[in-house]
Amino acid sequence: MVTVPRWPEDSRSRLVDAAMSLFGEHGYSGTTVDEIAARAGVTARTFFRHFADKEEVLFADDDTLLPGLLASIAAAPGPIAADALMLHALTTLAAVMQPQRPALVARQRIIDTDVSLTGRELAKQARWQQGVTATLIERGFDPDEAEILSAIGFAIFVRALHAWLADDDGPDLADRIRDALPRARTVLDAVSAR
Amino acid sequence: MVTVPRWPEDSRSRLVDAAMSLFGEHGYSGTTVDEIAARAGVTARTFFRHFADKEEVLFADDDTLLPGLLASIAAAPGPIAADALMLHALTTLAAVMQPQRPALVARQRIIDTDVSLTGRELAKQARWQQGVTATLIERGFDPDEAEILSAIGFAIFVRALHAWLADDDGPDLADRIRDALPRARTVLDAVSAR
DNA sequence: GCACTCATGACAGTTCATGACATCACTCGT
DNA sequence: ACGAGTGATGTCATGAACTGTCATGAGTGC
Repeated sequence: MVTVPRWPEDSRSRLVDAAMSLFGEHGYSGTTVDEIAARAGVTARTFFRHFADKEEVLFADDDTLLPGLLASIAAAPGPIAADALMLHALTTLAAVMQPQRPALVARQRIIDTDVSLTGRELAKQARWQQGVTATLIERGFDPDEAEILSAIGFAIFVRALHAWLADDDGPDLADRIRDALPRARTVLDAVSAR
Repeated sequence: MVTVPRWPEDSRSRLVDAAMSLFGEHGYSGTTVDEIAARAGVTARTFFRHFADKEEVLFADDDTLLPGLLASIAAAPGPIAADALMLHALTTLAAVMQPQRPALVARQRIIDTDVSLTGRELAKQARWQQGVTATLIERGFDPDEAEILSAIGFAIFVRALHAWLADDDGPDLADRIRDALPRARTVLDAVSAR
């Protein structure tokens, strides 16, 4: 019956699954690419054809979310206040991430164990932030203001994201973001008032 | 004769100098640790005794600045508004960095060529931000507010830092930070006003 | 069918990183 | 003085992360 591996059979997703489970069992640095490839039934060379490096297997899926985020900013209707636009974009993103929570929790737990993974995550966030800034500018916002706004928006989003992933029971991600914005506004009012 | 390399002669700083010049000549990834060690007159094994990895040679000095930053926050006199405290701390840090501009420009140029270096820089910034947040909390600020404040402070600082490094002629770093704070406040007022 | 593409395997080679052990100059207590 | 540390370094060996190149074999289109 030789279950002839007739066709690629989606090596890529098998590699992701193998990597996630092995990272969970032996930790990120305790897992070799050879082991991941072996569990996925391919060779290490094939791993590097799908992912530029060992870290990328944890981040490759992220890039599928960015276009949607930018589109939700670009497509938001008519003239709109900056903070309303940001809230709209971030809660839309949150809605996409919500059902993936279990996978995201596992992923975050791995990332938090390794400094270089943390750096990679932050670099990716920085690229997202640049994309958001550019899209805001395209919508006519002042460049400097767009940069500051997206910086604050991401600071709030990341805070809410980490809290959401850490609390097993608690509000949805979108609700956390909705709650965080007025709270941040209160803080900023205090600063502005001097 | 035999100019006996009598003694260590500060291998570490020679390694840093060798690394910086080689990175400038052949780029970061185009330079091997063996080459750096050879130019510094030591072996690669010695390189790794001074620096945990190849990247660290670019970041090791950073850690000498953090204690001063935290001290300037902890030691600022009496009751003080959050934004004034942040301005005080960041301009103090800026004064320390100002004379090192040429070296920092070269370093930044190298970091910007490599994603993993960018990530490492951001991870280091994140650690600094956590330290600032903790120090603000120790001074009695509300934890959530401290986190948001340091996030905004770092966003402003990093913006100013990159602009300062990019403009060969222009205001000092401290002046840029002083100018940026009211500008950010204006933006935030606009958001808060909705 | 026949050429073509594309994912993969196979295999060698480079670089980074680290552990084990030896060496050599200098310091310090006696 | 002198012998036991101490610390920075070198040498050797090894593992793991990549990288280049060529071969193969299944599907695809004409």
